[in-house]
Amino acid sequence: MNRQPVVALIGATAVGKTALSISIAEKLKAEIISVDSRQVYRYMDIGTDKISLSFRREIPHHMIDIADPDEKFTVSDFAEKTSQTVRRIIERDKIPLFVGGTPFYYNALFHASLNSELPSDENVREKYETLANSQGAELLHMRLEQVDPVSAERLHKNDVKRVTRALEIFDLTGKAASEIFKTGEKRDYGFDVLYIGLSRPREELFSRIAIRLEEEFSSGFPEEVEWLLKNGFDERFNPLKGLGYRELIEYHRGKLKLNEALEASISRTKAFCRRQQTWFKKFSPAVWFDVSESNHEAEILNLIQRHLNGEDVSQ
RNA sequence: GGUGGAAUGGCCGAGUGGUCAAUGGCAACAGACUGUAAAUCUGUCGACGGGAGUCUACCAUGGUUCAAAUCCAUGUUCCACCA
Repeated sequence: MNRQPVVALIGATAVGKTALSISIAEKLKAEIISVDSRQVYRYMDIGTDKISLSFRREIPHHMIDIADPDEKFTVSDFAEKTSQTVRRIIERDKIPLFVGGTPFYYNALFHASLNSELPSDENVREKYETLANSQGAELLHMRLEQVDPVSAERLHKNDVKRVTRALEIFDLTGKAASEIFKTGEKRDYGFDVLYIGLSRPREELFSRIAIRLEEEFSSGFPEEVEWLLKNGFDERFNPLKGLGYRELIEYHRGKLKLNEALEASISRTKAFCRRQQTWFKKFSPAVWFDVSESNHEAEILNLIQRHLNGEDVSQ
């Protein structure tokens, strides 16, 4: 099978992906695919650091503003929709440029990590989460041990979400999730990705995170969350549990002062930044550039061209 | 000047004779990740050592005791109240 070469610009939050992506996309005449689990939602603009509309008129951006915050939108949706979008871009003789910081989504898109057939059912899920709440996480884990000991072994008993999901899969299919993972068919979208990683010393990353959040907090982020709440988009919906959103909801509910919400948001974003880096370490092939001194644009453009021409550039 | 209270590991903070290298939280660091992923979860966290363990630690000094972060004395600093 002939794999389609594509390029993804990765890196931790606030490293400077967006700025560079615009410049590169202009020179390459590329269209940008946002790989960002929160930018897919409408009305969540400031807190997700979404690119401005004026830029979006210059360069087409995909996978932004495609769902409402109370809508279910999953990795699977992302991967399916993105792969179709990319096919269309390529048919138009344009170049897709992946840009974003959601490692899990890259994993689904480029590493054939998802199984083809995996059902899900809100009701079953809710049933188990309720059970965990009333009877404790341990009980849930013990149940899993009975139907799917391999998954139970792998999953920590406190990880209620994953234990729930494993039980959900068993209920819906009658088969152990671990078994399906092992033997089932994977979704391979046929891409041959080259990751271009942008990095900075962590200290610098952390201070950029703080600066960015301070700016967002003083330029409309609290009001954005107020608007969302007023329109019924609250913490019941997962997107609103995101960085800054969760904290600003607590601010609007009077549980946190504004500066406390800011501090908490900064802390949680730093933790997220570390998690992203843990994922990215395993992404390959990848070429990393420290962009704290220079943005390495010329080198990056060159690498991209070569990879798209089918050369092996992963050194 | 008087009276009362407090000083604990990077920070906050529990501990009031042995089971204490010291609960917990934060920060920091490492990690897991199959349709919620900016979600969810785990581990490490005084120093040296692979480990058994050894050493240094709860403001300072001295003391009581088989044994002190915990008791006593003195000193230092801080807080509160009264002058």
